[in-house]
Amino acid sequence: MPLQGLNIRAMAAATPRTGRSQAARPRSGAEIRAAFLEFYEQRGHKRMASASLVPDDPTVLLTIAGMLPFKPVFLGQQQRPAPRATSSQKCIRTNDIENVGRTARHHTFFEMLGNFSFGDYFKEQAIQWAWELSTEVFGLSSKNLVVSVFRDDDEAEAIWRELVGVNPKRIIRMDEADNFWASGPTGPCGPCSEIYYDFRPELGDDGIDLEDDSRFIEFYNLVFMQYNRDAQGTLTPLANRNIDTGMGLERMAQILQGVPNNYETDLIYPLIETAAALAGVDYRALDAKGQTSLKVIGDHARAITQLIGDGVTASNLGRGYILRRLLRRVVRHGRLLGIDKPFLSAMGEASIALMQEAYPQLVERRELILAELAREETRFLETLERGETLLANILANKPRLISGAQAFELYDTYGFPLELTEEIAEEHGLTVDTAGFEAAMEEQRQRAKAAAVSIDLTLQEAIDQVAATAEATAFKGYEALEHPSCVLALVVNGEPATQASAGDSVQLVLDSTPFYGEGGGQVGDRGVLLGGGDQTSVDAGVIVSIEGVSRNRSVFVHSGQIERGSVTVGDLLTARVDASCRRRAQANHTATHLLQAALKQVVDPGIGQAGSLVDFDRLRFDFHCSRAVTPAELEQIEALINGWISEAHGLVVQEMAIEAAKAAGALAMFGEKYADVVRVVDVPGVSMELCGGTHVANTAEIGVFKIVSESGVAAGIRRIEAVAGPAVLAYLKEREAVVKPLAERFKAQPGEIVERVAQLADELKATQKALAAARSELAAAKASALAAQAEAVGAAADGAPFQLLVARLDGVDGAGLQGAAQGLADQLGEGAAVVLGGLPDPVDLGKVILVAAFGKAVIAAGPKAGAFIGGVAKACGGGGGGRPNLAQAGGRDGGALDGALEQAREQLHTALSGAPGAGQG
RNA sequence: GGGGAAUUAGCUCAGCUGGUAGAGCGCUGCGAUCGCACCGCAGAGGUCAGGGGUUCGAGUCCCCUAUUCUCCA
Repeated sequence: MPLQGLNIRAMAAATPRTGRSQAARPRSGAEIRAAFLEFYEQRGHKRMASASLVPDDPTVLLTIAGMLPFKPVFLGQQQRPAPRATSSQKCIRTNDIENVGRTARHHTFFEMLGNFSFGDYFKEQAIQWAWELSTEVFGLSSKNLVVSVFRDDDEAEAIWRELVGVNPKRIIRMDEADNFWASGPTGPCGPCSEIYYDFRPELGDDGIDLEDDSRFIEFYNLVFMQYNRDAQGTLTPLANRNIDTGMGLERMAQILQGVPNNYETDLIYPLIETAAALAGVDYRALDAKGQTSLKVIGDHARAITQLIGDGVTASNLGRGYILRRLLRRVVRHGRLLGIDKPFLSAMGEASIALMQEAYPQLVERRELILAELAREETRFLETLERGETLLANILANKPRLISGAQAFELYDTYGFPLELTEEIAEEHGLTVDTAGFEAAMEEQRQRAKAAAVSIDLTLQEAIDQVAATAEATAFKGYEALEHPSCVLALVVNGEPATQASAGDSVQLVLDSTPFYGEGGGQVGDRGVLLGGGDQTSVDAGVIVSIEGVSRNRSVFVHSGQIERGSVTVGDLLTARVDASCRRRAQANHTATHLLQAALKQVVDPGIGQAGSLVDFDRLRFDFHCSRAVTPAELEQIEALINGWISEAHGLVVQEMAIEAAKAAGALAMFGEKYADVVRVVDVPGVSMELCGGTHVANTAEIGVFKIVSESGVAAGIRRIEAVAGPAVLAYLKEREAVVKPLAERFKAQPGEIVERVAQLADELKATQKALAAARSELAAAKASALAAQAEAVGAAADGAPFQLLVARLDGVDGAGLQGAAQGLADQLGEGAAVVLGGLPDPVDLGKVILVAAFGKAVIAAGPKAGAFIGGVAKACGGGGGGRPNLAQAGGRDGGALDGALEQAREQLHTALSGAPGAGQG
């Protein structure tokens, strides 16, 4: 049952701040979002859907700002989608994670409302609309608003003052740190202007301090991108000036709903209620610490649900690690609140329910999200349990305090949170050396940082630079395998260059290319570039072998080596793809499509792709499936695919609008981003997928398809590896190379090998056992015969004589000899001093084994087996040791054995006759 | 990308500074019982992840590989 107490609707309705005509004002999060987008849509902006939290840009882990999806547009690397755009973009930031729940408005997951101008309208228009939206649509009173402008931006100030009519005292100038935006050390940048909400306008207009976040909250940031900064730091005006703005949805919700912090808005509060109900607590009745925990859970629950929804899975690196950390924080705070059973699925369900209207794909991925949450939670509980055991071990030693090193080891190696260590230590009346912990943590940070610098960035950097400036490469490889191409840029050994000569390892950018660039799971083509004189034959003056082609943004990078001649930027070369490699890749790629279709047909229509690799000699297909595919199903799949192959379906490949493709039923990958016009690969009646890869013209070209293995790769994800086309032959050859020699070796038909090997293994095991038994029996027999040779020497403390036995016993291994010695010693009683030596191996006459077994009385009298046998072994060119009662040694000088044994006998004889106990009794 | 750990019986794990691989649970058989659960006794079950090295001798020390966990970036 949901908690009583806060009722958002009631609270918001009771809020008088925004004044007039409450009825029409947006209030709920959804209304605010809709109002913002509508406002700008009405003003000519193209409404853009929120991009994935996983960005295209490989240099950032997550979408951290509303403008990130438009960064390539601002940087001039991509065509603008429209002159103006508006979006509500989901974002994740974790740099201030410790503040979440403690302050009023720190989030990991948040939504950024934005309006963007790409070389279209600028400062004046942006400012006016921002003001109009804030006051007219959201109904904020100008008395409650304060704006900031950049220190030097007189233009902006003039607009605010004169065009908008803001009280000059409520226009505050700020420095670079707050009001100047740049995406990096170089590139487009410009001043900002922000709008703040003033919760206490009655304090007046004098001495306004916008840093005071108990009074002010910044809710709208306008960036005026008007300069380009070069490497020297010089600013030059941009020809096309841009506008980039952001309004925090949660912040506006807080203002309009009149709640004291973002967490109590309708965007998050229902999750707090869910968590409170699970913990059986009342949010309003809790102390600050408890409320913080609920806020953290509410905030993080949204973040982890959305992250998994965008295809992130928990792992120990990159964004997967961010997910894991967030998720574990939720569990920890849940425990702090007293939730002692798994509850993440419940939080996930509540998060999906809360956000499904704005993000319908959460519903599509519901099962996956819940499964991932449950899986990770279980894993974390295991981690905690292990950590608790380890900590209990530490505490069992009754230490005075838990050292920083111990706490750090628990954390670093076993993932056990410091807070929990502290908590448990406290229960035992101990403290934790947190300073030592921090020191160890800092050391670890420095180590990681130092290592990060040493990465060789140069190669990648050079290519990045080249790719950023080069025109998109025209791909001709669908139609042709050979094409004349002009060299646009060169990188030699990681350095940009204008020329490269024989022997150089190079990366080339061409204006157009028939080479497929690695992407969509398919490997890049191999082949050659020919130039100079006769460009049609391998006798060409210039030969560059291409070993791989990758894509950097829309530029294809050909990597290879110059075999002959030299290449200069501007050269016209003939690019020729290795047709045989390409054919193999094509066969594997089309086969991958057939495999997916077959899986859907045989196993589950709901199967979705989770990853794919198309290489020249194999293919790998990962897919979402909760159970293993049975051998019978695999056979069925193979048969189905080989049937489609023999039916010789002609492929139909065409480009069409994305909507048309989806309407036609083409399979698109979840979370994948597609352009407006997509390529559809259709095997009529069998499979239809959006795909940019290269394919056979007819399924018959594939020839044959064979599954090599089926395995699990992660919970809920299975992997099938297979081969198709010419690669099958290579696979068969490989197998034959194993089977043939085996068949010959075992003189068996290939079909009989398995049984034969199993039989041999059983026989071998039985033989080994029998041999070991026989050996120990033999050793025992030989040993008991030796018992009679024992020599009574001196007298022990109890008056009985010591029983000295030094003998040679060959052909017995170490364990046997030890067993024999122990047996003899037991037989001879507490006064037994048994030393056995022998050559275990009739072939290797150098190897010596020595064993000593001493009874209690002997040890009491002085001689210890370990030290004694070591001395004896020295005479045989070896060493040894062991416990006082039983020891083993070895040596390499078999010839010296008899002498050594004789010496040992004498030494023991002397030691035992003169033993302290000898005279007594 | 850089650290720290783990991998031993079907499962959960002990195994100290190198010296004959163990426990609990599970399994099999026997006993006890009218029968079951419980109990008692006995037994089977191991390439100590794989490969190299050091050593007379490696589960144990060193290096490499694989897989998994974990922290930092």
